[in-house]
Amino acid sequence: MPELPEVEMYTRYFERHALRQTIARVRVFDARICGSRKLSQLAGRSFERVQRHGKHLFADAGDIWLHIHFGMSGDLAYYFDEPPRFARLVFDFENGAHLAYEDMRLFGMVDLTPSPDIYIREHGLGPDPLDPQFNLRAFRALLYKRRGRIKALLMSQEVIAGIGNLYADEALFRSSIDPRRPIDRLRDDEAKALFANIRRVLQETIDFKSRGADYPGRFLIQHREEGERCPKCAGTIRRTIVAGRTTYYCAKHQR
DNA sequence: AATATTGTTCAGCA
DNA sequence: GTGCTGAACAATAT
Repeated sequence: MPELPEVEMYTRYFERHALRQTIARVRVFDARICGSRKLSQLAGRSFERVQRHGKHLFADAGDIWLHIHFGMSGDLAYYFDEPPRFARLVFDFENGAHLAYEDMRLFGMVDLTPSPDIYIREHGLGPDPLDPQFNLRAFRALLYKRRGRIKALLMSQEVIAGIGNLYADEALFRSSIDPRRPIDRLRDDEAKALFANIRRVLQETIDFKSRGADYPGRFLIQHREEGERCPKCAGTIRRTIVAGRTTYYCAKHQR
């Protein structure tokens, strides 16, 4: 599930449930999701705050930070009794509560890092699109630095951190731009609209997810199937492959 | 049974 | 150097 809006949900969930509780023990059920640093050094500490950058979650544990990347199927579960089916790692708190990192497909990664800034720099992550510092000017500057297809740029984490297959399609759908369009063929007004729509799509998704609501019918995500009716212009939804990923778009209004 | 899946990385190639 | 493709990772659902 995890692109930027989903990781934002996990971050809020972590913040609501797992802060300021002393960690008694860290139990690793499957070491394949562990990074190189020993998570056992978290014992006796507590998480004091969490933050997100793109699809990455960071939790402050004193002079070291927990870092989680959720892969394709990562999730968090705070519980008191039974761990979830695909729990790969569990933090036991001294108050009897537990926080599980669950991940069916094992593509995620849990590790420690000295600080979010250092992690972001070392891994060359681009700006977070919801960061107020990320403005139209900054977006335009990124467009000039790259060639290729617009969808590939949106999904590239070194360019912008947090957009994946679904929300790239969604932002391009709303902007009436074909995902295969070469970056240098975007008009100025289209770049401006795309910038605004990236933020709108992500922020709107966070808003309705935080209310427990489902995607509105006007979202492409509700119509990701070959031959579906476009909810915007009554065109036909087509399926293709762009940047190696299954891509849906409206053959009529996305040009 | 075959196919698909919200991510990332890397080899090979143009 | 850049960008694209396909494969690999792994486990499930349809």
